[in-house]
Amino acid sequence: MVFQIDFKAGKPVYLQLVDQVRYAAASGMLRAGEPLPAIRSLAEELRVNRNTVAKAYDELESQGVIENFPGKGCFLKDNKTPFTKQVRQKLLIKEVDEAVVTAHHLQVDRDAFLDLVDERLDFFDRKISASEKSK
Amino acid sequence: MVFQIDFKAGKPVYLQLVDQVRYAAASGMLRAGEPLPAIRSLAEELRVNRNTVAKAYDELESQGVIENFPGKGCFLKDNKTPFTKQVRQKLLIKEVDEAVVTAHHLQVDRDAFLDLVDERLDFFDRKISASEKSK
DNA sequence: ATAACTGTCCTAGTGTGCTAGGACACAGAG
DNA sequence: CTCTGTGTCCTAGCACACTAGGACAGTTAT
Repeated sequence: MVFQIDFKAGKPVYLQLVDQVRYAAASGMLRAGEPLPAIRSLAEELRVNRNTVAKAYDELESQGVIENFPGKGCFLKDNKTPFTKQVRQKLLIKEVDEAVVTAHHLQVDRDAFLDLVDERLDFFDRKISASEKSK
Repeated sequence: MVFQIDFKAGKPVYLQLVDQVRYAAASGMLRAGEPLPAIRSLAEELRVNRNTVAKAYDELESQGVIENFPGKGCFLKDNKTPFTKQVRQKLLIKEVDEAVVTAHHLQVDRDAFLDLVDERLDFFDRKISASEKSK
């Protein structure tokens, strides 16, 4: 489990962590039930205050991605979505629309966009398969 | 041209404006060469300081979406992308990946995700067609 | 019981992003 | 030229997000 923080990125450190954990979970590097690095050790490794990591983990818990147990540790949740199908659709539409609007401004046509989406889905599928193999 | 600001949203006002202009441009409500509302009049309409609107327009110009002329006004650009194909791909991948990762955490499978993308592309296409007709 | 872990709460400093008002510079109509 | 419109620069205040250190509470093994 190796995370990389860019202190010159402008983006808050704790949000960089949130993205990377989400990414790791979606690409199979982290599996359901597995423990995340302890807050203090990860903070020391990244040269960051404990509370910065704690804030990231807190945000991830409120997103339903992980579960935190005082005294035990933080673990990736298996059942990741406490939302109804309708709410999930709405959340996804927001992000999909952003990508669609950006594609329009970048003058990427419909077919090229769909190809890219396919490619990225394949990319994540392959990553998951690779992780399964090395189990 | 009607914009809606949510002051309780937490998201900065000027970024809400940026999103809405991008959305309006991508859905055909704004066409290339058309003028945007004047900074002062839009600011008054939205009950916001002029500089807040100015900051939004400034951001949109640096994104290559509009062009601002001191003394004349702000206009939607026609040739919207000063980026190479490679850079455009990279920018798009970032947004597509975010949507893909979110879909994974929301337990939306590949087919449902592709259906949603198709649906949203259709949605924008229909909006553009409707705008063309009312020309 | 003690020690060494775990995550959490409280408080505070510090920077900076956001918003705001005044003054300036350019364009066009009268 | 003048007047009114346009966008822009400068400065400042103000809030809040981000980060940070100390103290606390739960867990587990020795």
